[in-house]
Amino acid sequence: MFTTYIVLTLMTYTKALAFSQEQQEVARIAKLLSHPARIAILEHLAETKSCISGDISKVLPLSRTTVSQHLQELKSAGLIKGEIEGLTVCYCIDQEVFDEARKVMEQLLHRIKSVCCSDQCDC
Amino acid sequence: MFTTYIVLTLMTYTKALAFSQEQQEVARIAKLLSHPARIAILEHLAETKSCISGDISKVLPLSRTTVSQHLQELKSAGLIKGEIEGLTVCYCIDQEVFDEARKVMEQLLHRIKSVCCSDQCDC
DNA sequence: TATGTATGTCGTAAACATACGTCATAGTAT
DNA sequence: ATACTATGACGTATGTTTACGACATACATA
Repeated sequence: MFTTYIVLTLMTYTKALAFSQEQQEVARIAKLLSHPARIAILEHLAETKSCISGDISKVLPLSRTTVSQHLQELKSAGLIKGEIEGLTVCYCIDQEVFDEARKVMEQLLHRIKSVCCSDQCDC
Repeated sequence: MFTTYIVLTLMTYTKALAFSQEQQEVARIAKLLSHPARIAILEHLAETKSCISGDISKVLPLSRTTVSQHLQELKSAGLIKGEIEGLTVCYCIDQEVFDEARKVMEQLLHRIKSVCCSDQCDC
């Protein structure tokens, strides 16, 4: 009875666990890229070709707090690294992790190829 | 005063508009792929190599209502097409739209390449 | 030591996403 | 016509994300 209640409570928003590891992995990566701010942060880190030791929020239309939050998401996912350098924090892309994420993403994108409705309907 | 209130109200969750068109486009595509159910749906549509005329929820660990909702998201984004075929609806991938989305996604993924911290820090 | 500057942390409000039950609709078949 | 079946539409509860202000912390420098 108690167990059933817990299961039912957890069911909302946790059905993701019922899908394959790979599907979850792709979804996780896609989620990281699903906000323009995080795209902008990654692009900025790539463009500067060096660590960002300064306030990235100055080049983004967001408050420092919000940017920090997005950075934290990217960092906890491993996509970027951040090292404290005196007064500032040096953020940069973890190319190894990012390349692996790209590989997973591209594999999926190329798997989605279908010959549709060859005989059943008109779409 | 009234205008200011509206602007302030709209500011939450609409900062996305302040980013570039391309950043928004990538984020939009990524968001579609950010849930395992939608990945699973796309993979299933690709695997069957034909229209799905039946209840996709039967091969997914989700209720019919929820699956229908995910299908609607993919459809309104144009990634899949759905034609009513009598009693059932024939869903299939719009390969042209999907290929374009893949292109946009891959372009971004390959743009994120940085030589990090060559001289500034140790990450 | 005090002061300034840069960053992280916490709390919170509002918007959005997920999941599902229930009802309505529309075609199929008896 | 009536019952059956498959789907869409609507409403709703719960969880998550986004955005930011306010406070705490930590280092550099005067």
